[in-house]
Amino acid sequence: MAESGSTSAARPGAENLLFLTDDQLRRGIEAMFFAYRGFTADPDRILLEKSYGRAHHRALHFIHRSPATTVNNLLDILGVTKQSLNRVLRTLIEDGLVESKVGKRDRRERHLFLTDAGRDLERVLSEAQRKRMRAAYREAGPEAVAGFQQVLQQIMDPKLREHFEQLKDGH
Amino acid sequence: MAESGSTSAARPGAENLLFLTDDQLRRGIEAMFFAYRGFTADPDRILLEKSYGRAHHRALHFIHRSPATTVNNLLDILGVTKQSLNRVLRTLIEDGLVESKVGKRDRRERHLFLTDAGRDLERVLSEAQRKRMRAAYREAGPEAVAGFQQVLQQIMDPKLREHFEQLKDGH
DNA sequence: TTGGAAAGTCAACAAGGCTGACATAAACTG
DNA sequence: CAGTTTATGTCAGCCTTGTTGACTTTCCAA
Repeated sequence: MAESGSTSAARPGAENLLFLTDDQLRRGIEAMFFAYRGFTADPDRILLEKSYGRAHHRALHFIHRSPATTVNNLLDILGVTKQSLNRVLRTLIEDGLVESKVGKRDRRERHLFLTDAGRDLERVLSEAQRKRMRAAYREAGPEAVAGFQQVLQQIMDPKLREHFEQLKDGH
Repeated sequence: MAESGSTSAARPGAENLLFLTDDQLRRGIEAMFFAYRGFTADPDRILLEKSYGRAHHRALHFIHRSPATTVNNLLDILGVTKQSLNRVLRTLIEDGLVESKVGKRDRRERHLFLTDAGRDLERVLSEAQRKRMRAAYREAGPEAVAGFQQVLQQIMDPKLREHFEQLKDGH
């Protein structure tokens, strides 16, 4: 009777709803704010040296994840305008980090790839970011990490959650 | 024997280190990226209507949390330059959302407060953000939420973690 | 009384968002 | 085949929010 068919482990019975107080929610909000700063801090430092920004990092990351992705697909994932993305892609292509190839089936499309140099930079950036995440995961332990992932997925917009799910398993 | 005195539940024995693979870390990184977009989406929409930005939201939030905070303290928490913060504070003061009072003990300091109008806007913004977090928490359940908080705390820079801890309990 | 901290201001600049308009090539459709 | 839609790129201009550097005012404390 108290069981309302929730998708996950949530049981909104009368027992234990203290984790839904405004105070708990505020802590979560502040934790997201402070943690995101840490999350981007290490790559940001490296990017600064190379005169790139966070936008370049995001492009490199998702091209690395989904080689041969199209510009439109990247626009969808990143949620910016094509003008914004184009500015970033242009510099990455000029600097020889990204390659753009005309589509075979549909020659209007451009498929994006990392060059060797692009892969090198992507590796440095993502390793810096992974290092912090690895330390955090190790400290918190596997069960905390599972909860971390669950909550983050629920915070996402449904449309972005789809992109996330697609990236989840291999590619 | 496998117990190495870690501060938390992590037991880096041979059993179960699969949560530390690069692939798991990548998923965490992408989850942070997508979730942060959702996290800011609702307040951003409201701010757009009022011609404010995220920087205004952050200032309102932390002045609300710590009434009578000084500009310097706020700079420390927000991690921006005083010129950047000053621009935001000036518009908030001009618009009658924030009040700045000269310090009594140290008259160089300015103590910041929300006006009634400031509190109103802060409430609208934070309630929009809490709504999404509440739904996410409810879906994920209390244990997931605990893990979520643990991992986020570990991702923070130590200095920011101190600020976070101070805000944790009342104020 | 003097040094330095706290705060504010001005100017200039950059990254990275945005809109709108327009161009081109390719693909699709009737 | 003509017309429309799609994918991409580009130009121009604007906004927010970050930055640095220089300078002033206030005023506490040694």
